[in-house]
Amino acid sequence: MAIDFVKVAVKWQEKWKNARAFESDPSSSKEGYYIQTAYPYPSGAMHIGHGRTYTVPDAILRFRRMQGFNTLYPMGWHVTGTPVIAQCEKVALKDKKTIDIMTRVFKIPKQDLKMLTEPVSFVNYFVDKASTGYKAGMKKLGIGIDWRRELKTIDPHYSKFISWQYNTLRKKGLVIAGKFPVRYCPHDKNAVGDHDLSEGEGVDIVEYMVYRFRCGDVFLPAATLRPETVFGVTNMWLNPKEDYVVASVSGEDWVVSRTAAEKLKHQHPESEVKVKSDFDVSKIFGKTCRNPVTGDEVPVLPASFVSGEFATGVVMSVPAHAPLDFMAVEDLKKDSSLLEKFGVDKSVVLGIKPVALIKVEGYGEFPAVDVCMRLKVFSQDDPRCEDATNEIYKKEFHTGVLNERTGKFRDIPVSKAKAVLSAEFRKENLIGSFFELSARPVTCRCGTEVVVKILDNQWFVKYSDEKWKKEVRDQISSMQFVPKDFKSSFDYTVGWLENKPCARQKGLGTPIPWDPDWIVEPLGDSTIYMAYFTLSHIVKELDSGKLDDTVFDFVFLKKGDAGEISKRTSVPAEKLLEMQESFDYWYPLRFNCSANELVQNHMSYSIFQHTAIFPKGKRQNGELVLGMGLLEGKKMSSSKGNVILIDDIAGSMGADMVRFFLLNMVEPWQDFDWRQRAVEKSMRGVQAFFSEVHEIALSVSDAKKIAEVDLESDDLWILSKINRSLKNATVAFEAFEVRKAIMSVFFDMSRDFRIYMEKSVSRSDTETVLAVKRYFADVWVRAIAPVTPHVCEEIWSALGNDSFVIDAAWPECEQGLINDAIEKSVELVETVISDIKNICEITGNQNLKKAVVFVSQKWKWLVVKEAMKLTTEKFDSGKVISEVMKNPVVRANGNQVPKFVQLIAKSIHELKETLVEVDEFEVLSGQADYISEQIGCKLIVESGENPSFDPLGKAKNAKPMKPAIYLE
RNA sequence: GCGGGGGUACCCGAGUGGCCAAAGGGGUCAGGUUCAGGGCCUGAUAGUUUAGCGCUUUCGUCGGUUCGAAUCCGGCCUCCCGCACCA
Repeated sequence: MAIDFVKVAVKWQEKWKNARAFESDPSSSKEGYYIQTAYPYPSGAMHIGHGRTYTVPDAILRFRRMQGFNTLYPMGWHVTGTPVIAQCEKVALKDKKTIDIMTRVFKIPKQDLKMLTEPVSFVNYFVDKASTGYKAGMKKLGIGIDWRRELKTIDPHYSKFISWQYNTLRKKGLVIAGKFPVRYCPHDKNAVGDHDLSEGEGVDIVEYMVYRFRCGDVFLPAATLRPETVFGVTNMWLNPKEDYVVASVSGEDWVVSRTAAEKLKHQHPESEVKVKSDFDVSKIFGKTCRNPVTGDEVPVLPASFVSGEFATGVVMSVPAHAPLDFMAVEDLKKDSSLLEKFGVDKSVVLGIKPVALIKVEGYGEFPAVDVCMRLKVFSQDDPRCEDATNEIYKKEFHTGVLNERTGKFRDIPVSKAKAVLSAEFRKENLIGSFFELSARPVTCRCGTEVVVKILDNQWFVKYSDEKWKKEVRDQISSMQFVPKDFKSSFDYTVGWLENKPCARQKGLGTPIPWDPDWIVEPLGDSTIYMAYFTLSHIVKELDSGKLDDTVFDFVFLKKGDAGEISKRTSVPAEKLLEMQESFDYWYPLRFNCSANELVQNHMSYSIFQHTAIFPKGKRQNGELVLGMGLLEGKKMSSSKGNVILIDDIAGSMGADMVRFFLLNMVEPWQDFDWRQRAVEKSMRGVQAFFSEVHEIALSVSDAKKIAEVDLESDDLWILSKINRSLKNATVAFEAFEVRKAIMSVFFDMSRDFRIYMEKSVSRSDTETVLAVKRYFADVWVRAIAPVTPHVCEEIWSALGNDSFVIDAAWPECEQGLINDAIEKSVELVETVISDIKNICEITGNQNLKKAVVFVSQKWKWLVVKEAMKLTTEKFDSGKVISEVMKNPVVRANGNQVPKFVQLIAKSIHELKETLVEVDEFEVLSGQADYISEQIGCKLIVESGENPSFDPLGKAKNAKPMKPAIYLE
């Protein structure tokens, strides 16, 4: 009778629940094994992509549990953050697309939509109420979670924990205040990420350096990406066609473009930026301004290439190294009408000579001049000017060195100049910053153009701290990464990670304890929660108002005295101790699992913060990086409806089949592609085998043990095969190679078992075969139980067991039952059969009358064995021949030896690894009946030495493990 | 640009030094299952050749290491992913 996989799943989930099978507590007799998977952000329904994320650790934990570990798998809900808020707003506004996704894709009944207009209610709905939600989904997949420990990140207890976390970091100097440039929407009054944009995703913020050139009582703030060029300034450029204003910035009057003034308003939080007046640009041409670094007085001149849209609209001219500047000067020299218009004497321009500050291999003193000549650039409006600029900038950046003009900076490579100069000049307040978007337009979803804003008093986690980074690197080097290539990704992330803002002003979450206007942002409150899970079920019974930092200091860091803390907080001392012990028992975390896209943030922050807060040995030992999911070759996407919900698929296929295919498609860290048709096609076969084993289980529950019966060679063979597969599976599971483990247990073992069943059909009711079947069912059901636990419980109980299979011992490989000779013998028999069948087919011989096989001559075996012994690296045929000839048996066939040695030369290395000596004559004779049956005629086995019947002289072709064949 | 991972037959994909002309699936073709269709089953799916063999060509590309390379090394072409305030 076929098994109903859906019913079986429900049945056993209920039984586990009643038995509290997954409630894990510290134990003195068992070692703890704790894995955590990134808790989900429940903003919608759970689909198979999420399903895989939680099924992989579940299977690993079930395996470890059977190995005798005390396993822990807790789960929580990461609900802090803004996406839910955005969703609620959209539902409230009855946004068509959102409503469509909610009702059609997530299958939310229309009358429930009103619960989705408020963030907390929204979250609760998808966690607890929706049948398509996460909790329901995890339960339907049979994920073994200790639900007592469930939490939401807005729980008051959890908030106390986060407060403790940030207070602790701050005490260590790892949370600091500072300024930070962000992309910002002036309309929404909020920082915007890529997902908030309607165009301009991926556009960076670039920092221009600003030098303030004094000109009378105003300043000309020249913006540049190359601060070193301040040493080569010959004049200043403004564009007479642009609109300039006088703006008050930090107590100074700056002449900037009108656009720039607007941008500056967002960039100087310390003082208000105000436009004081329009500025008549024509009056300034011909006047001079003072270079703040060199002290030179340089003239202000008009140029058409200057744009008010970029940076300040004020540009310093460096004709030696900037083609545009050089051409603009040349343009003025050629045509002085513009100068005349502004009453500037031509001699001012004629007096401008380029000033060099960089030496570059392959160019003359003035690289910009060289390249303009070579590329035949004729004016600042010439498009080739851009090519010239690109060439010079690249060349100078990579190979240029500052010259003596730069004084103490000489010999510094240009590539390092920016960092060195800006650090130096900043100290002397000679230089400032102007932030600009690297490309445009960048538009918010609301339609407003995005600007750069400096956030003041922003709180940062100081990931740039070198001492901290060093500790993290040490920590990483002690950790295990699956797959192991990801270690380099983590190392790399540690390298580039800089200070990370950890607070924001909008959204759900925990307030920064010392600055409650700010809320800990969502990447900041999900880094060490794994530690909290070890005691969340205990702490949630306490009054959250009583929890303070000393409680957590005691619990996690063993600081303070339980009695004293208890007295002050009225948290019972035994609870404090229980929590401390619990953390102590479960930590370090064995593995933290998450998707590969989170390596460079969540997972890295988690390592950083564990390292900062917890002592060595109480952090995490490993990271498992999971791959992403595709559906029918395309990215899964709720908004496109390209998802399969766990609710649906578990209901139609049953939990075990979903689990089986999620785990079997690819290894955990690889991206998987769910193809429904392929799954359905192969599912039948998979289900059939489970049903078959179930039948067997029912029929063999009182069979004898294999030790109590006489075993024939076929029996020994299958026992050997079973144990070999088991060995492979154990190794694979330990390495997180779940797919490999399934291949070994399910495919290899079941294929071998089917062969065995076929071969033993004539004696299928003997007590020996029944004992073997029982042995197989007993081992197999336990070995596949981590993958398909529900159906395995069914089979396990059919075998007459009263306890759960999830609590059964992992079937260890019985090394003594692995038998190379037996396996080789069977291989030999199968080779002979398939060879004979092959020949018949090719020759069209439908009616085989006689089959004779000639096993290899003894001397050939001797030669092969000797050759294997002599060959360590290189095959030396001469040496082999002379050596084997010493043996009289071989010498008797001396004339054939050289040819044979040549023949085996090719395959000696492969033979070496696989050859096990078997008595071919005996094996084939013993199996002659079986072979005869398979090929449909009588089989005669002859020795290769002196065959009694060999009309075509085939016997001499026999090789070890490859008998010669004669057919009639 | 920086960093990570890839490119395997008609397609998807396994495969990390020799049992590899290369698993598995899909597709296609042929045959069967005696109404059609579906489903299911069997076989074929680089070429040539053959009494199981063998040979030739093939794993992005060009070279290298090796007795031996899809697998190791180097260059090149090319695709995907991440690069921060976003969960």
